[in-house]
Amino acid sequence: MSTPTVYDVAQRSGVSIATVSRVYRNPDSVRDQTRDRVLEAARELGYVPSGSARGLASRSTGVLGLCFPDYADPDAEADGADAEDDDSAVMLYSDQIIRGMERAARRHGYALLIAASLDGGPQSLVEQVAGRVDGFAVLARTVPTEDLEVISRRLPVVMLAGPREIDHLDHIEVANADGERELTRHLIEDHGLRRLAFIGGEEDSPDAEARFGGFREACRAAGLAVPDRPAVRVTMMTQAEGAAAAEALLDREGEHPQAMLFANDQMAVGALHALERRGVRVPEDIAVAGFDGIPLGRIVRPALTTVRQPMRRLGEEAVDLLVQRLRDRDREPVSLMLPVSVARRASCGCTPPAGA
Amino acid sequence: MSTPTVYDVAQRSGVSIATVSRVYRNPDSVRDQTRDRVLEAARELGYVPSGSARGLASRSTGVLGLCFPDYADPDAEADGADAEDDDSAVMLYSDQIIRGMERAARRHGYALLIAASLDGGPQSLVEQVAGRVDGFAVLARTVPTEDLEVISRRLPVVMLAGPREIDHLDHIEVANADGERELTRHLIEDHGLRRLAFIGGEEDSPDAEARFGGFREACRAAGLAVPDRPAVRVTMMTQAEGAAAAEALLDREGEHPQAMLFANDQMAVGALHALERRGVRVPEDIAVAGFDGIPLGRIVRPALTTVRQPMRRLGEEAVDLLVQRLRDRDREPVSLMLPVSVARRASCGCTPPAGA
DNA sequence: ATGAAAGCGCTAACAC
DNA sequence: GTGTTAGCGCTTTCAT
Repeated sequence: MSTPTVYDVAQRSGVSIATVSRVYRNPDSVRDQTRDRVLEAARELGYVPSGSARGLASRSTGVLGLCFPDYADPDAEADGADAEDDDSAVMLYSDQIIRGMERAARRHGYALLIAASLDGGPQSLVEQVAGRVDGFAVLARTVPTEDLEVISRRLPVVMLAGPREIDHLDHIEVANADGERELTRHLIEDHGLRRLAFIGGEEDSPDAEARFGGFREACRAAGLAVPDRPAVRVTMMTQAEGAAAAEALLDREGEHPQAMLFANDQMAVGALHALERRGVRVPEDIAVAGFDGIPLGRIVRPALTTVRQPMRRLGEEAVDLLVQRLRDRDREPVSLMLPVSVARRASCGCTPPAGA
Repeated sequence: MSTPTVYDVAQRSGVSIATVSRVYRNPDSVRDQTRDRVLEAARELGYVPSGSARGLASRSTGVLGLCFPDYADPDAEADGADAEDDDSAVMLYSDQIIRGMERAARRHGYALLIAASLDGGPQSLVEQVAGRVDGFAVLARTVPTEDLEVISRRLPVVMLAGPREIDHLDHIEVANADGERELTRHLIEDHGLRRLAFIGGEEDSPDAEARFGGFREACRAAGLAVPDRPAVRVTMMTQAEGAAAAEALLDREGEHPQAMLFANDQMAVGALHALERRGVRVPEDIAVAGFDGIPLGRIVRPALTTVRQPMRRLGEEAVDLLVQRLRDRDREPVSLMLPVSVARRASCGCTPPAGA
């Protein structure tokens, strides 16, 4: 009584299993009458082709994968709850990348398998995904480089949004330095600010470092002092840490900075809250800027000036790269850099554009 | 030179394939020394276990699935582009359900396979997903009922956010009628409005109908005239249709309604735009309300009063139901109804709560 | 147009 | 603790 197989369908419709298989894979190669008999039998039996068996026999799954870090920001969740809204406002990178990949994958006839990295050994993550897909994308720092090294020998892997850790892999990154440089330039030239503080992440966070690099370039170009390192470094880049960083800067001796540039939006949002609690007005007393362009940044007041990353497009490009490599395993590794754009909103002193 | 298998690893490390298998499935059942040898050989060879083969042999994939409709609202996209923001503000149900399911699935050790219904025959959708997962969730009206009937004989299926089309399946819905009733009551009692117009979808849209039902209940309870059918019916429930519906109501003879209640947020947002173009002030001249609680509703001005659905929780509950049924195939079918809540914002005349 | 047979790479008893 | 041996359900030549 268990799950029917090709054999059951074949027997019931009086054909061979090969014919049953053909009906599903290449319907036109079977006579109409035969096909109808098979389909009818399948229906009666409740037959559904086994993806595993297919995959095994055909050596391809029709599925692409995505591994991403578990970027859940606990603060963001709490915040959402406080503010009476559910988590609808909290959409992270990964969600947008998923959207982009899902769409693109579908266009190419693939389904998408997603898995966030669990703390319990990366082994499991990699196994879950790598073994069941024809190729997959990995968000930076999700899977240990050495594992990728091994896996990428067996199937196409494209690395997303980080430095190119393995040079024979396809790779897509966003213009972190360009974006932060332009944002900083805007603050300096258009708003006339000169005392800027950059709040960064750990030194081994390539994105945060690249952004800091852009910040420095802009300072240098403007003839300002070029700091060797961020005014503050945090580890998780969460809202809580952003708030703490803002307070720490406020408590430092000497003049306050005129602007705080955070390595990501989450921190900037946290800082906005902290500054409000301390009675510091934004942008009148101090300008605040983030990086990423998460939806939450548009909802907070003042709306957050930031650098928008084209995350969804990142997902789409990832799929395209994967599909192309699946077609030609020997082509040269590709490395793309996607452009970003500065979103000038209220937190830097720019008037927000007319309400939608 | 092709993809290494257990045999290759076994040979290279001088053990049997069974031991190789054990190393991956149950490491503790193998002596340390042996395990290290195997792992080393695997590493050298670039071995990755085949999910297909595993699935075939063990009759389970460790993957749960989600089928959802391709709800892309073309207007929403265009709108986003116009407004200079990328699509970050446009997060649909499905995205939130995906989030919820991914999280919950991961907690239970599953990965998530997602696929939006393609126009090209549902057959493909169903095959793609159904054959490769241990169970899956289906958003209402994504897969033909008859297909579900067949498939659900083979693996657990939970139906989401719609009526219970198949009564032996697990099923989760949201309290559409309750929510709309409460929203309507609020408009009538708290704002003193009496001429209300409900803009619905097609009659075969269960959600829209349930909401209309709640609207009617509230009218009845308040002693107002109870309409037989929505003031306007549209087909796709997009922004464009919402705008058109609003204009149509404005152009009708007789008194204008004091409030327009739309069957979903997309339409309400479209209406907001249309009303602004016509110089009709919201909420002074007319109140507007939606249903769903999409992020976009918080961004538009005035912010949209609506009924928030717990979409993410829907995803989580779906996974729980799936996991439970996987454990006990014979348990009674479960049907849950998740509560909703009214979000009182500016478009109905309520002052929005203090900015976050 | 259809059938027969040989795997695909792994897991799961069951022996040892 | 480790090896042997059957399959798991399907695709795919190669015949017919």
